[in-house]
Amino acid sequence: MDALTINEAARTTGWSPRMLRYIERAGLLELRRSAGGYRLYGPAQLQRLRTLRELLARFGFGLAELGFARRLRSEPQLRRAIDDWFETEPARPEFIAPDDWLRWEQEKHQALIAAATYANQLEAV
Amino acid sequence: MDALTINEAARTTGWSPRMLRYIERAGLLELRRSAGGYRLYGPAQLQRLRTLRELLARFGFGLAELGFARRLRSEPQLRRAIDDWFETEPARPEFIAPDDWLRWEQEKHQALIAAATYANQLEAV
DNA sequence: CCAACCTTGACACAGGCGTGGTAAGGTGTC
DNA sequence: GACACCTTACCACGCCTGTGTCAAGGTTGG
Repeated sequence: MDALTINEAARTTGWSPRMLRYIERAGLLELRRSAGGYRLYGPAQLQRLRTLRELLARFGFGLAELGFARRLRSEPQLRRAIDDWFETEPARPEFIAPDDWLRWEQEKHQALIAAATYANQLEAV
Repeated sequence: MDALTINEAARTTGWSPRMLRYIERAGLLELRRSAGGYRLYGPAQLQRLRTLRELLARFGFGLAELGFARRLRSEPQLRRAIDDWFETEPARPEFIAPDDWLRWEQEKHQALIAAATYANQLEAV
């Protein structure tokens, strides 16, 4: 067997077995399973778990926030809506002055590009 | 008086007075105060509150997430660290058994389709 | 000056997050 | 076939979020 089971992984990453299951359930790590259903941790997963640990500790946020960050990367609409909100101007379609209209179009285009880039990223795997 | 007090603002934005105080405390809205300390809501604030309402309803997240999005915008280190983490995300198990490999390819393909669908949606706006 | 409105602070409570534990049952290996 | 290890499914508990309500006291405007 070339991979670790959950307790071994726990020992080498510093997470508890309980948390390893939790992290998987939160959708932040995909794992191989043995024929009988055992979780199998390979080097890449272990590294990712260690990095995750450092990330959360260093910046003081949680798994939920990381999940939201992932949404931001994968949902251009969401990202744009939030960006708009933070920019004090209410760049909403109905109220756009002629000058701003161009900016609006540009942004829409960037969202398109973002989606395409995402597709490329996946393709490059 | 050129601005609304909290109950008036509540009526025109759909938030409860309680939540208006909460939103301010969460650091998501800055307000002028009267000499005696009353919160004063101007047109910009009211607009911002309405947009906020729509934002949360449409995408189904909370004020905490919005606060985190702000952190992402204002802390480049944080953003970079998270981007790095996600970019190593071909976190699919690298010891893929031949059978699973197909499954993985299928899933990847579905992700691609999802991204493309997104782009079309945007284009249709 | 007075009624209506505002302020902060506190108690309350449901639901989610991050953790731990335990129980009942299946898996892996020697 | 034993025995250690794994699985899922629950109970628990403290903390944070989002929301309401109430109390004690200050502000506003007619």
